[in-house]
Amino acid sequence: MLTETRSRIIASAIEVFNEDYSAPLQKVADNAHVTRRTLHRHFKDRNELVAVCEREMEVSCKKAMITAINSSNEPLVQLKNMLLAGIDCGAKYSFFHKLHQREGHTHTKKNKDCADYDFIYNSFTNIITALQKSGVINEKMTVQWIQNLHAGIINSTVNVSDTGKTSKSNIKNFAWNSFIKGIAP
Amino acid sequence: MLTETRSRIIASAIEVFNEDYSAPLQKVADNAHVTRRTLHRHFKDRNELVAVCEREMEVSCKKAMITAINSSNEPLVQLKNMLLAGIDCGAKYSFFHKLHQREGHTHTKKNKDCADYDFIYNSFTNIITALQKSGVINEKMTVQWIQNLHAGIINSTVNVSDTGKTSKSNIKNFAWNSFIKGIAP
DNA sequence: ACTAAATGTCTCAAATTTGTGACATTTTAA
DNA sequence: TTAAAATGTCACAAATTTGAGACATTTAGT
Repeated sequence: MLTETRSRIIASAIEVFNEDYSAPLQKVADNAHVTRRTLHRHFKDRNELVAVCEREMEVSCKKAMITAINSSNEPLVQLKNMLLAGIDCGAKYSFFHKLHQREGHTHTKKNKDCADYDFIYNSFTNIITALQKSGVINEKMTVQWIQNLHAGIINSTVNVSDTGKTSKSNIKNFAWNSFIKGIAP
Repeated sequence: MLTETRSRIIASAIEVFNEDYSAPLQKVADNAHVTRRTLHRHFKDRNELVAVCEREMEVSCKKAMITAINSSNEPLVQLKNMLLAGIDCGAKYSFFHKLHQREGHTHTKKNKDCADYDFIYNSFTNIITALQKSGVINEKMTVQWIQNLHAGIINSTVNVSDTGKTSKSNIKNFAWNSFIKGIAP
């Protein structure tokens, strides 16, 4: 079966489930411009689709974030690239973040996905701490708040993009500006 | 029937529907610590519950926002109070904002709710424009971005509050700091 | 143009969600 | 304490969603 259709369905499902986790599959199918029958040919059932979406998010967000972390030794550059990577991932990143924050989601180190998420989170924490020490970031703000702001700003860019009234590169500029100035001392 | 139960169900529904619009009513009932049977005694059907939630959001968010707007003639004070009011409304405000942004939601001036939302939005725009002219806010940023950032930061506070690791007043400080510095020139 | 792969259409049974009746239990207020 | 109000429990039909079979139509590659 066509990989293109498959990935279109996955992208559609991530978009839809991101803001309506229990949405009927018809909605996902419509959004992907396929019939529900085609959707079911690609994915055995709802659970499989959800699982594949989660995998896709894990893999691609993780990859983007780790690339960003490895892009430099400069914490400020790393932080900026993590934000831009999140924006590029779009709804995928919003969902990814939500998923690991959800209550009921038991974070275990045995779960490889959680371990990877923790690695990213810890890297983020180290970057923030380093920048706080060097006086680039407000020391009074908690890492928790900064991480939520980070995810919140990425989410805002997803919403602005949906309306399509502002260009992608403008959005990225605004986002980075608002973020870094928003956490400055 | 007890008003207390009724409003608990409404609050629960707003919370649940905010992040999962198609969630089964069982989930709402559980969240409100009542049986589904009780939920149905208070609300004829799903549509009625959703409608009541929307009304509740409209009324209470609108009230809070208009109070904030009228709290001062100083644009900066107005802006701050609008943010704090949004934070106090919590999930209610997130949902309220989403609702009026949704594609498919036809914004007509005939619909009183939309007219009121437009009034709030226009006031927000005027405040931003005034602050841009007086050099308090970055003139390059679009009102659309600033409005999304505003909603995004409010949403971040909802997520942080859920974890309960940071105090409410700290959250408000962080939020206002991040917001106003994030849009500074 | 032809063939195979992919998707669409229509249909239907199974599973889930929804809404309600009947009656038991708990809560509230006099 | 007692009667009424509110909620819980169980059971059940209606509505919706889900998943899959059978066959028609479209699309892609040769």
